[in-house]
Amino acid sequence: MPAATHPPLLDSFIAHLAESDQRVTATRLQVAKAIARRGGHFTAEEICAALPSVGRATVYRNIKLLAEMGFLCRVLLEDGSLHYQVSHRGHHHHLVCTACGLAQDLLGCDIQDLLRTRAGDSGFAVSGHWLEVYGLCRDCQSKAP
Amino acid sequence: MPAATHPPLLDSFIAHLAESDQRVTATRLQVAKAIARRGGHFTAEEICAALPSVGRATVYRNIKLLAEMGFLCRVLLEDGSLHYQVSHRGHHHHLVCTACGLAQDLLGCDIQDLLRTRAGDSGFAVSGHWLEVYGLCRDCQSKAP
DNA sequence: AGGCATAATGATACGAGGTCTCGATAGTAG
DNA sequence: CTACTATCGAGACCTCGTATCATTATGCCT
Repeated sequence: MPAATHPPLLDSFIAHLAESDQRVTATRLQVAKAIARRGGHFTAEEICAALPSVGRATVYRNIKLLAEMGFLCRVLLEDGSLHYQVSHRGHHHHLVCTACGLAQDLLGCDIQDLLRTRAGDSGFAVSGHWLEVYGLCRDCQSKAP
Repeated sequence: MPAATHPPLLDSFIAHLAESDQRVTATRLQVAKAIARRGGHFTAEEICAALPSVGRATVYRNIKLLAEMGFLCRVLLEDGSLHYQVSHRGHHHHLVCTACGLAQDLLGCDIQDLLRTRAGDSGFAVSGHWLEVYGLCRDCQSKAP
């Protein structure tokens, strides 16, 4: 069900680089391809391991760049470790399966309104929030009763 | 407004230790006191600095212990750094002020129900969630318009 | 095409935050 | 009081991420 590749990622990345006076380098494309090749979420270190010819600092720099451009979003796992995954642009949250690790997007969250009401009671002005949801995906539920 | 001390923390801690075959050591009490003395949230390093006579590893060990016992809860700041604070036992979230750093509790969250409904649509069984809310507290709003 | 200014790279040092090891110390049951 | 063993403290170590800086290569200009 998850798309195997993200060919649009490469194209959008190149277009976005050109628009913002950043160079389209071979290394950048390598990093982007390594990410696109991989389904689901990943850590920066995993990309480093997958691209031993690319410097660690460079991998981190480019992941940061991709995240700032909105092509990647950050996923906080239950153990506190930070992962990334190709992003559906726009605000969303993640349903993280604690068994298989799959992180599917939870779109159309109407939490902000709820929060504004609740927090408003104590005079707090909400400007943002971070939400991760943990549980079992459909497949893992049927596997492990 | 925030309680200046948490005397019950010490007593509960001692009781809980005795109940679970853990020793009541002078060092443990020092760490608990240093935490109780401090209002608001703090990092492990801050406690280390406040207790130079106690080993760093020991401070970390005991904070972890207190957190596992439910006496402390973890607060994730917007910059990704992890803080702790004395916990209102039970499920709650935090309203973290991005100006002054104050983290007040957001009790009575009915997010779990909302999430179950939303996530249920995709066959996902929610078991837990992590939510932090960022914004400005009442005081900081009046100071900085 | 050829040259140039400079953005990007990679090796490496550094730093924060946290865990592991292991000999020494000190609670606690008896 | 004594023995058993959980806990401690010092420091090595680990992970993740950033800063430095000499070197490379991109993109523009002609």
